[in-house]
Amino acid sequence: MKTLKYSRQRESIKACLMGRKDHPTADALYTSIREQFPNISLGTVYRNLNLLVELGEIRKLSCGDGTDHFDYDTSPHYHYVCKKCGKILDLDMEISGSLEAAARECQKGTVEEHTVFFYGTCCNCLQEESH
Amino acid sequence: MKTLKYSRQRESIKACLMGRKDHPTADALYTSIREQFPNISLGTVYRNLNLLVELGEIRKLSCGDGTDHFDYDTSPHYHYVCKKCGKILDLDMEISGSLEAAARECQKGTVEEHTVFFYGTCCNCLQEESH
DNA sequence: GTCCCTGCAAATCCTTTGCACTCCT
DNA sequence: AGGAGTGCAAAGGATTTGCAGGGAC
Repeated sequence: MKTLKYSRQRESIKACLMGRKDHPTADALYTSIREQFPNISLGTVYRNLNLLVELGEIRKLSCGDGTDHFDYDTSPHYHYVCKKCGKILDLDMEISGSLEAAARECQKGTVEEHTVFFYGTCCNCLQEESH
Repeated sequence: MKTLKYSRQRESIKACLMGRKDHPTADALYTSIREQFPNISLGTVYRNLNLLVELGEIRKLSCGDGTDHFDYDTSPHYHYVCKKCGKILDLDMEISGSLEAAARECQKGTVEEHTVFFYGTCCNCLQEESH
């Protein structure tokens, strides 16, 4: 177990991620943080995000668009992904009991976590389409 | 709508994917297919896989390991991902009714599909660990 | 003959890494 | 001082793409 030292950059990354309702990619976060730390490097952003994921302070989301997104909310919840604009939204629906039950009974091995993504066209994009 | 022409390579890719119980990556498929078509190129494999996904004949799985996997089975089902060995297994559990219901009531936009991944350590890896 | 499909290689995109230097503790 | 953290740039891995030639119709 290695000792963790304070770093302004890491705090800024956490704060920045917490302040956002979307689920930014490392690069989006990098762009935001550059306003405060013009010299921060993308490598540092990646390193810290991965560190925070390991520590369990944030979650990494792989929704299938080829880039990883990050979520400050580590509580169990599902996600909605818009296929048009790529936005990821939190779903505030109940965690499915039957899915949890299935996880417990899974014959394939242990189940430590599970992810649920819904895919479709979000309300914003639907409106724009109707023009 | 562009016309589709027959291609031996595409048929071989489909056949190869159908014949496998695992959920191979493009590269794994490429390696397999090379036994039949020593000259096939990785680009062709990618192009055809993407084409088949667009046609709805196969599914692309992004489980978060950084590489895409492909599944010949397009019927709704969930997946189990082993964090140790990376294997993806089909779960033959029932589709959760409550999850389906939630999808229908989703306020964020349309829901065309959804994916569920369970993550843990598979039975094989658990056994090996106990040695 | 036309146009899709292929092999090849280069290009692109995202992410990780090596290194010298800086900043916590 | 010691070692974790940083910026930079190069490396790495996965996927896409441009192009000239080949094959289906």
